[in-house]
Amino acid sequence: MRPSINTIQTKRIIEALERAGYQATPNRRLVADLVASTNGHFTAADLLERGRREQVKMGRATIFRALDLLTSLRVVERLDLPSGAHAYVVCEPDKHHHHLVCSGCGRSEDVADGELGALVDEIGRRHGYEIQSHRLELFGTCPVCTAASESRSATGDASAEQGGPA
Amino acid sequence: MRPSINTIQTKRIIEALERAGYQATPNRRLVADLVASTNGHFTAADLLERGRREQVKMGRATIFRALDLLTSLRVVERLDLPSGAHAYVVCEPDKHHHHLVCSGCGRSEDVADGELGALVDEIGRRHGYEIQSHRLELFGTCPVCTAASESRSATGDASAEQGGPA
DNA sequence: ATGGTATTGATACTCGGTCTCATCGGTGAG
DNA sequence: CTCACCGATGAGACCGAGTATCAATACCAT
Repeated sequence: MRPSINTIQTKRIIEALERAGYQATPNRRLVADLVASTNGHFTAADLLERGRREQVKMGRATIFRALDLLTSLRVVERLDLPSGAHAYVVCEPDKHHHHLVCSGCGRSEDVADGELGALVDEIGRRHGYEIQSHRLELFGTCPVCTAASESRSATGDASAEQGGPA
Repeated sequence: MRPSINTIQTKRIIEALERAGYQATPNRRLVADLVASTNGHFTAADLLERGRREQVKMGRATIFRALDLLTSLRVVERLDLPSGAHAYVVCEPDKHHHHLVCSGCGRSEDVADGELGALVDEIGRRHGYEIQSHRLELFGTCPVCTAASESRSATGDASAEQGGPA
């Protein structure tokens, strides 16, 4: 009934939860688990469905609440796909960063801010704005998907890619 | 019944429409007008309401269709506010650019890509991704709002700002 | 005038997300 | 141990943005 894969990632999330003074309830543990075992972006609906598949049924609201919580702890972040759809991704809570998202499999990687900060400052200065926040989103094809699509186009195979959001 | 402020901006939009082979129908002209006379970001619902205020009532779907059209012509772009809400902004259709949005009044300015392109390439290279697209969104306070908020905090006045989305 | 295509409006629907509210459960005080 | 309390939960209503469907209409060319 309760999966608890308990990867390091899951633990990290649960600890973050407790550190912030929230109860690590079974539901939240499950969400942490699901979220941690996802290597790409996901939606609330994904989690809900995966939860049900694990024989646990949570209210929709609970998922959203958990996700809000994790978002506020910066353990997950919301991003806006090129299609305009929203999705969530797990990420490192500490340093300011951006996301590089594979449009093939949905995998997402944190990208350090790097020189972007300076660039942003420069833009703000040039326009006379006081910049409060910025967001950079990068979309492309990850190495695995690139390789897959190359070998596929060579062999005619049409499956594979990466594990994908799972 | 039909406002037709017909600024240069409005004309530009209508021409873009015709150039692309679409009819410049009254509805579309109105949308162009509304969009052009907005100096910040707006939503479909905003346009609808403003249209009605001008005594013209269009179907909701028509607005969305017009907006889709303008988006495909790159005359407007959709952006994602920090709140997660979607909004549209007018912009220059030609060069690749990003948006700098005032969180006070909603005004938005196009920002040239500048050195960002190189930075993006570098990130792609570093992660082994083939970058297909990127999006940078900057949020801050525009000079007018900054000034307004400064004088306000000095005088205790609480109105003003910029024209705001209108 | 006539047919065909583009446009439109109404309406139903989907989807992500929020709100409300009654219930449930763990924890701490007594 | 019991009780009260408060946080967490689920169900379901609700909401706003956007899409889909479909019939009615406007426009254009012939």
